[in-house]
Order: sequence, then C-alpha cells, then structure tokens
Amino acid sequence: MAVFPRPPLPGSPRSLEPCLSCDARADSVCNAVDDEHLARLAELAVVSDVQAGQTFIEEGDPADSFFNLTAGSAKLYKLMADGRRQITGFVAKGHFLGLAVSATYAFSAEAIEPVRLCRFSRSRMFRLLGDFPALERRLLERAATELVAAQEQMLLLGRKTARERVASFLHTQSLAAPCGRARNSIELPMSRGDIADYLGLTVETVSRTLSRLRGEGLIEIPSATMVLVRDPGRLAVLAAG
Amino acid sequence: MAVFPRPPLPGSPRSLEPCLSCDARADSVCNAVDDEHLARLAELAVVSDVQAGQTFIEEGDPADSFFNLTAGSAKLYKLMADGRRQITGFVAKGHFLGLAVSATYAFSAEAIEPVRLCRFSRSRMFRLLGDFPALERRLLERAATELVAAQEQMLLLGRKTARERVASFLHTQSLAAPCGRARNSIELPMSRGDIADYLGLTVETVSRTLSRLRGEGLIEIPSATMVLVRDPGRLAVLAAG
DNA sequence: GAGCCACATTGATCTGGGTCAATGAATCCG
DNA sequence: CGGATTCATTGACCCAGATCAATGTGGCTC
Repeated sequence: MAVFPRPPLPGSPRSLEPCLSCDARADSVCNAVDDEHLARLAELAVVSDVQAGQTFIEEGDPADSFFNLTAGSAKLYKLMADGRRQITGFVAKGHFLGLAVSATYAFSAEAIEPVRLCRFSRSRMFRLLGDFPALERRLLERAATELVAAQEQMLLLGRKTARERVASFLHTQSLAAPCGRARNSIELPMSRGDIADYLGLTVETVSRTLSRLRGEGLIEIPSATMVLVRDPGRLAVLAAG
Repeated sequence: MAVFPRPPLPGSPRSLEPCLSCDARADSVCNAVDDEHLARLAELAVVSDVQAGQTFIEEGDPADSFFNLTAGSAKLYKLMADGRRQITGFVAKGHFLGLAVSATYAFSAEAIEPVRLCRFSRSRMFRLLGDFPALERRLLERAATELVAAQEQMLLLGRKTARERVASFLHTQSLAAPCGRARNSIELPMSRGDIADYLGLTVETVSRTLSRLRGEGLIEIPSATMVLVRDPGRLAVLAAG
C-alpha cells in the first residue's frame, strides 16, 4: 500500500554525519539531544528523499516508522471512500510525524516540494526515548502545540465563514513564514485545491475569496504561489471574525 | 476571569486518600504511578467539585493548573468575539486537561454534569514528571490519541454532511460508552446546542437530523438525553460517508 | 397541580458556498 | 515555438443547511 522508495535512497544511514550536518536540527525535536549522544540517535536514522507529489505515509498502513522532515514541505490528509479529502496540516522542515499510538497511521502524507526525511523505527525510537527524557519532553511539547493548533482549526472548520477561513489561513501562514523572508510576503507551495481541502472549502471558493480580498486592497497576488499582505491588521481582524 | 470556586471545596488535599480511593484512577494517566509512589503525586493534588454549568477553565487565563477529571463530564470549547462557539471535545472521568504549552489556556471548560477535579500545579507537576517517566509516557500516549481524534474531527467538520456528522457522533458516543452500559444505548448528558456546536451545525439541524434518523428506523429516542441504536451497522456506514 | 421556563422539535423561507461550465494563464515537452 | 495538459479564475445557477418563527414538552417552583 505504501508508496515508499525502495530501496531507501543512499545517504549515510549508519554514520553520525546526517545528524551533525542536518540543517533541520535546530528546528527539530532532535536538538534535545546533545552532540555527544547524537550518535545513538544517528545510528537509528535512515535518510531518504521523496519527490514532490509522492505519498510517503499511507493512512491505514502499519505505523512502524517515525519521521522527521528535514527539508521540503508536505501535506497530511485523510480521505473518505468517495474521495472527499481533508488536509489536516501542512508540515515543513523540523516537523516530526508518526507519533500516532495505534498500530496504523491515521493519516496520509504527501510531499508538496521535494522532501528529505529522517526515518526511525518506532519501536527502537520509543525504547531510546527512555534514555533521553529531554527528547521525550520535547515530543510532549510538540504534541501539545499541535493539539492547540488542531483546536484552532476545528473552530475555523466548524464556525468560520469562507472569508474568515481564507484570512485565517493567510494570517497563520504569514506568521509561520521562515524568518529570512520579507515581511508580509507569503509563499504558498501548495495548490488551490490543497488550500481548499485544508479549509473545508472548494477550489472555486478559495479562488473567488482571494480575488475578493485582492479587490479590497487587503492583499496582492503577484503569482499563484505568492501573496503579499498589504494590510496585516485588517487581515488579522477578519481572521478573528 | 476564571470562575473557580473559592475556596476550593474541602476534600483532603494533602493526604494519600484521594488517590488510593479515586475511582477514576484506572482510567487516568495516574495509574502509571504505582501505589508506593502515589504519595508524591497525592501531595500535589487538590480535589475540588464543580457544579453543572460552571466554567472551570477560561480561555486566555494563565495556564497554571493541570487537571484530572475524576467524576462527571465537561465540554471544552473556544469562543469567537461575536459568540460563535466551537466545542472541541467532551471529556469524562479519567481525562486530563491543561497540557497546553503556552502561558494561557487555549480553550474553556465547563461542567455538563457535576464534576470532580484533581488539580495540580503545572510547574510542580512538570518537575515531578522527571521522576516518573512512565507518567510522562502516558501523557504522550494520551496526547497522541487526542491528536488522532482531532484529525478525525477535522475531517468531520471540513467534509462531512450534517447527516454524516450526526451519525459519526452517535457512532463515536456508542463506542465510548461506559462498559457497564447496555449495548447500543447512548446517554447524552449534553444539550442539543452543545452537540450542534461540537458538530459545526445549528440546533435545528441536529434536531431535524435525529428525527429523520429515527423516522428511518436507525435509532430510537426514548428521551432527549438518550438514544438507542437500532442498526449499528447502517449507522457506521452512514458515519463513514 | 397550575404556571413558568428552558429546551427540543417542526415548519417556512433564505442564502453562502457548492456545483457545473467556460475561459484564462502557466508550465511542460517534442 | 506551438500544442497539450494542468491549474487558476470567473460566471450562472442551485441546494444543504442556516435563519426566522411557532409550537411542543418536561422539569421546576410555589
């Protein structure tokens, strides 16, 4: 079922190298482990690359890996039998995946941009956690953060209008922007369809709503994958309802 | 801002008693701590009672307590400025609350039925966690379980029809029913308004949908607070879309 | 047990966002 | 560079569920 690259692309699965040179380390739970103990973690890690559009976690598959996303971005989603899709989140560098307790994954994950993954055996990872309480604490913190975000998303999906949803999305994306980025410029690597499935809307409504926000001078849309926020204050007010 | 009973009702805040005799212990994260170490936990706990309808966590208040619900049931919700409300979950005996990492609570909590709470100082609780890795692991497992449930709820709110939402709700409630309960009988301590705010619908739609399901012979509604599932199979199919 | 009050149900109508249908704009190749 | 393919936008129309408006109904108090 899982569309996983076989064999996992080369990389250096059994050396310390992938961790020490990992440019996601600062953003990731791994930085709870200090340099001298990093080897224990590194020897569990298998690095692999996934190209854009490829699914690397399939809902319902045995959940035997734990992932850390070290480059690129991906979408997490759930599907219904008739194809209806809900994207539950977009994840970027530094995000971990596969905490799920059940024996199978509760969601699918697909790369939006080319992704680099650091993959761990779940069972070995969990055994290792016992020796690294700081790492476990970090996981707990991340899980708590995600729960808060999930509750906010439930408010959006259950009670906000299309306009408020799109404004909230843009607002959140502008806050989550990589720090190197120009103020008020939002890069949207995902398609309109993805945004729609994230916000519980249709492509048409997302497109219309963006056009309307542009018409009102709140944003500019220099290209389909970029949005400039002209009035962050008004956008924030709109997002809050 | 917080409507918290002052002074916290009597109980035995500084004895082992509340933990050893706690009938939620089996369902709760506390059972990761064995009898001999329970005293360390018990000395942090303050037991208090909250009557139905009373708010005991207020969104935005400083998040300095960690709660364990040991009796009754409560609803968790987020409010928008104009009063729109999204209930993010119903919690019962054994559930913990207040994991949130930020300095303030991200949601409010209100008792539906009279609630008994076991309250801990968050800072002391987190310090204690270092000595009880099993307890921390349990928290992580619970958090992961809640994340999975949250993703399922996002699918419901973003993509399911009213009919599917109500069916999903009944289906989930029937699975979560206390084990002592008669098969297929669902107790609904919350109001129709609460159900509506949980499912992202209006009271009228919830009521109409329940009536329709009854008309189709899927369920019976002997009283407003009780539902009997006549055809669990068909209900499950409906819930899945 | 009469009157009240909050909640639930049911009906009539309205509307935000979905659906269906073109049309435009990029990107990809050969 | 031109045709194709995919994605985004825009328009016309429709419908599931919201809103507005009564009408039940069970649980209080007095």
